[in-house]
Amino acid sequence: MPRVRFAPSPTGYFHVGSARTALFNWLFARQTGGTFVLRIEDTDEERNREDWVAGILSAMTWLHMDPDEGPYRQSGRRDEHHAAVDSLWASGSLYACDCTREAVEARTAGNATPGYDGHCRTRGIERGPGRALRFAVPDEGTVVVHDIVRGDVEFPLASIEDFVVVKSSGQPLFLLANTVDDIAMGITHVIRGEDLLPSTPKGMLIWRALEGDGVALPAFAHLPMLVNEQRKKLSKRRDPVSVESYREQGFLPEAFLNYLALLGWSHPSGRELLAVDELVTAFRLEDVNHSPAFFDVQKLTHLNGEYVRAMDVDAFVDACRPWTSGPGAPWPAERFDEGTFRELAPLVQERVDTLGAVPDMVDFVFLAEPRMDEAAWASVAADPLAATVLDGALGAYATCSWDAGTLHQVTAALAEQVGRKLGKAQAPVRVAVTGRRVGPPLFESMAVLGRAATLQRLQAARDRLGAVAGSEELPGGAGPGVGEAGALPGGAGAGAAVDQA
RNA sequence: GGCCCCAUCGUCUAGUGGCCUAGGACACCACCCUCUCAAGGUGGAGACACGGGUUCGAAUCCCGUUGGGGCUGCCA
Repeated sequence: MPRVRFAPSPTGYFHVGSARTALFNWLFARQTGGTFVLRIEDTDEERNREDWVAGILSAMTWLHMDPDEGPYRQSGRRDEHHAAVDSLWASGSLYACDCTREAVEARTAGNATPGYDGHCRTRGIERGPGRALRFAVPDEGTVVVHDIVRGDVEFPLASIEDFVVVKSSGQPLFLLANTVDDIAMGITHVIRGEDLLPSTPKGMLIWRALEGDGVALPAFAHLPMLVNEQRKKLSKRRDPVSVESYREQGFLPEAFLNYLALLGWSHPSGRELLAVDELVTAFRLEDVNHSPAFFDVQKLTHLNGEYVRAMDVDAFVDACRPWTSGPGAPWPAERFDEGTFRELAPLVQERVDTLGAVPDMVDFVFLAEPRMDEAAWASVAADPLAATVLDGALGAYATCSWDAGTLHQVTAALAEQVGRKLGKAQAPVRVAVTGRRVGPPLFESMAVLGRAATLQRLQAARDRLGAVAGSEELPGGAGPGVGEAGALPGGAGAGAAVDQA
């Protein structure tokens, strides 16, 4: 049975590239009936923090990629690492080195092949405090990495320097710990990022030195990098790479996983909307692409929208809780009512791509006053028929029965009166009631909001409009010509006065 | 500089010598639908980096060039 491992180094957040690597390991394990091992590579003390490890675990759980074994801590396996070092020392694979960085640089300055020059290889100095241990790499020959994704990759040994395996402080380094642990854990397939390809021959050298030349090495599969728009490896500095941040924006784990699977791989059918079990069934390491893939948030967002729209209403309402009921909600908790939200939910679901966009769609219901978008208001203030429409709505809505269908009819009649198509006629009402130019269908929105609040908001908007339009409009009636003439010159000054009131 | 990897529309990709006047998806544009916005529908623009081979035939195979990337740490 295959045994794969995902071996992240704790760096304070869960990188999307790591998530993709984890996913491909996980898919391979699930499909082959193998074991998915999680190993935390924290040999460097500075990377050994509990909360960072907890972050990785939590992100993996969110993505439904729970490990079958682990997490193991590399830091907890020091004894094994030191034992391996002793064994390598005993077999003559290692030598001690007391060169300073400066000395090496001075000696190798003009060399064609940079890196350590093997100065201490034949000096025969003993291991001890202050001395690093280097691996004696043969000068001639070739190491060939059998890579499932790329085929055979050859590395001339002459291009590989005598790399350090144990620091002068006595601490074993990544390459050694990583290899020793892979051996100990019986790893059969090493699936990781392409950035590790150049160090693979070094690991193979250690593996053979430890286990013997005849031993079977694991199969390797180096996955293409995830890059940004500049085609550079995704970096914490300039790119949004934290899985947690996508979770907070309201991406769904299933959608995120689906998108990640499409980076460097595709389903034979050509379909892109794929359930996890379809991924597990169809995934093949052999089919993984060779070239880097751009992490396209727009496409992720679209795919997420597909998942959001496909949810049943109850699941959607549930999933929205962190944004509607949590401390992050833009309204006071006591004003929120899930039953009310549920009425609007199907309409909202169709209009958002991420859950984080939900509050803006419904905040007009749960806020005492709608959050007025000033650009939207400006368009109402500039509309010569706005006052007429608002007055008409105020009159008609006061007595009609209160349901979306009736509101629709009544408003359509009003539109006909003012000589406009419904789409344009309803604009002032929408802005007055919801504070925005866009949102869920207006009549359903008002039906949910209720008559009292709707009328109150219409009146407030009408009052504000009256102040903006100035007194000229009132004696002259609501004729379009007069309103248009009055609105522009009176606008700025009167508007400022209202703001202070 | 050295070693290694990569190269199809802006992006993710299909394509494994003839089915390709290169297919799909995201994004973009137009139109339709429509109470706004979405969603949906229809249509459009848009790519085999370049040069040599091999072959009856090349996006597909080989070589070179160019371009991009990774690694080059007593980090992982």
